[in-house]
Amino acid sequence: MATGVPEEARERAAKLRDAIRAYRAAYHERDESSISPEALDSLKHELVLLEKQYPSLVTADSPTQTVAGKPLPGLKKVAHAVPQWSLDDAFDEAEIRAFDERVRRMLAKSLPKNAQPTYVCELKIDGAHIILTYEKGSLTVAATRGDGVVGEDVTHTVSTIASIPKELTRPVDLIVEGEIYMSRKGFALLNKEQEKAGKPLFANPRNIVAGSLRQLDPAAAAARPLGAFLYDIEGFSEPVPGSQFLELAALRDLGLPVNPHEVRATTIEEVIAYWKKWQGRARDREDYQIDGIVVKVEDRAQQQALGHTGKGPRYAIAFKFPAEQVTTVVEDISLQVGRTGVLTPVAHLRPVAVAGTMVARATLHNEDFIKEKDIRIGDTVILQKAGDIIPEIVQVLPEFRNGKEKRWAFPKSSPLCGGDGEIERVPGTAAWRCKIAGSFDQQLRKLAHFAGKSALDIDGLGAKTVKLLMEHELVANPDDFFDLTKDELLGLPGFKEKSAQNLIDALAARRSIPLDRLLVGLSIPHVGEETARSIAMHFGSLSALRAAKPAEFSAMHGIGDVVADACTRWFADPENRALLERLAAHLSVMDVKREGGGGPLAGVTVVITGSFESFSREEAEALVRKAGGKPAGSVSKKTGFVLAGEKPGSKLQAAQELGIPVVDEAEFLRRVNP
DNA sequence: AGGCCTCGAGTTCC
DNA sequence: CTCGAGGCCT
Repeated sequence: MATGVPEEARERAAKLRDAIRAYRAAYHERDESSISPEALDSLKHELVLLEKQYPSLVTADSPTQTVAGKPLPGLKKVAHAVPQWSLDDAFDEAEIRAFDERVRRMLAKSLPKNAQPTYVCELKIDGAHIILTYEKGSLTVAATRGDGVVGEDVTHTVSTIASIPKELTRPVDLIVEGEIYMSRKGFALLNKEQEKAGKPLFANPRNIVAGSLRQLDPAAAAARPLGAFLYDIEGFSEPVPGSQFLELAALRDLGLPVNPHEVRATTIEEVIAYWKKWQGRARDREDYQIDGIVVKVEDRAQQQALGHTGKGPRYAIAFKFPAEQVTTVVEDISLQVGRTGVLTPVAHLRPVAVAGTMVARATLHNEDFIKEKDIRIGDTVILQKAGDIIPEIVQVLPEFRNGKEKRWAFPKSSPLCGGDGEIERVPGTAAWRCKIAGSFDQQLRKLAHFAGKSALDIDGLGAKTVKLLMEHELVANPDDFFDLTKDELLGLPGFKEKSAQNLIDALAARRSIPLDRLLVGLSIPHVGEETARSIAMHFGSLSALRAAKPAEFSAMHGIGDVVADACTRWFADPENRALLERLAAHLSVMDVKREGGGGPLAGVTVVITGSFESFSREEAEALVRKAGGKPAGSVSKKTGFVLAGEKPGSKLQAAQELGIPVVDEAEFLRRVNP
């Protein structure tokens, strides 16, 4: 038994080994998987790091030491002429630099005269691995990787793939390795058909590819839109080219499909630049999925000098793109209070990189969410970013539990609520909130909202600064911001001449404010940007609003009993009336014109997704409004058109499904300014 | 009453 | 961005 290894690490490594093995078996042997390949990668990565920290934990049968997969029954077995390796993975810049250093160190030792490596970077296509054998120029066998020694014969299905030639341009013997993929268009089409037929949707193209190849009926596979890229010669009746670059050229020359995007890199910085480039826009333009790049030492003599480990070559590595799904551990659960006093549970996570940023917290929404997913403190969970921004816990992996996990129950009271911390359920909802309003934390949220983007939008006045101001008792209510003096600010830690002046200037710049923005800032329940705008337009001025009778709210279009009641109560409260009076003394509230009508986009609803060259998303919304149109948050049958920029989100897909016209930046500007 | 559609609220990181 | 709930239309 290993010594000096904490019991916890040993136990965790064992759990990781078991789980990875089970997921791999499900995926490779039964074409099914309960977790995504990315989440599985994340578990593997954790095990690699653990084994690196405690080398004595490494076992011969660890998934880090073996190649995934075992041949299936039902298909003919093929013994590979050349054993199939699998590549090591790098997940970030530090790991790829470590690879480069290792290569340079080993080359300096073994090939001192030829020690400077150049690299060939290729795209790593997300599909199914394939090995093709040609004899005298004719395709004779196509095999899956299997366990690396024995694969399955899938010649009958691979022969139906149009881009794979049955005959090469020359009658040579060749064993070549590559990847079969399903085009993204083909995948979307296939899922559309599944949907029409009322069948469950496929999660990702990769699973279908593996399944299609293993179909016993070639016709079923032929119906699937599959493509292929080949990249590695394993056996050749002619001299094998002396470098990876020339090898790709030779494959093209033989009439095989080769991905066109390889480049040569002389430094690791160029490799990283290529990796970054393909993570961005370039990736979305190709009709196949790319999950990283493959980096190979170019020169064959250098490759041979570097050799292989038991698992794979030392001269090549897969440099994966930042995962959009990863696994991590819930270390704690705490509560947060919002500006309305609603209490939200938040998971504190072991920090982990998702889609390029480190994430340490994720919302758990409410009590029911935690119960439904059965999330416990100490649980291993799958995490992803919804819409590429907000982290969410997708799934708990209960097989990682060791009995020390703690169930979490909603507390009976919370110090965040101030006073005796009493809390209550909001009737008819899943939310809990503070019984008494106005605790320090709630007021902090309210004030931050007042200063925030959708309300007064005061530059440099975020939650952190608001907290500081409250702690020093300079600010308790929204109007107090406007009484701040430069001297007061200079007395605070972190404030210098320049920053103090900036805040004073930013406040001055917002003393003149449109009525609707002020309304948003007041935190009236159910009154957000849209409702504030229609209230502002209906009443026209602050004085008209302060004189409003209760019936006037409920008579407005778009305002029902609940919202009207909330407004009436707010404006009847003497404290709120006093606040309005003080604000009115500090601010010049701009009246808002009633509906103008007209404009080139009159009556058109526009949904915006992605980013643009010549304007921001907010500016686009303003342009729509100026043209008489209405910017909306989600696509529906009533949407006039969708304005899509670079990196569009799920709204673009929604538009395509509903047959809503999609418009680009140039066309949008033409429509706004005809 | 049921089924959209739209809006509000909370959300993370740099 | 997503979820849930309010409001309106049928």
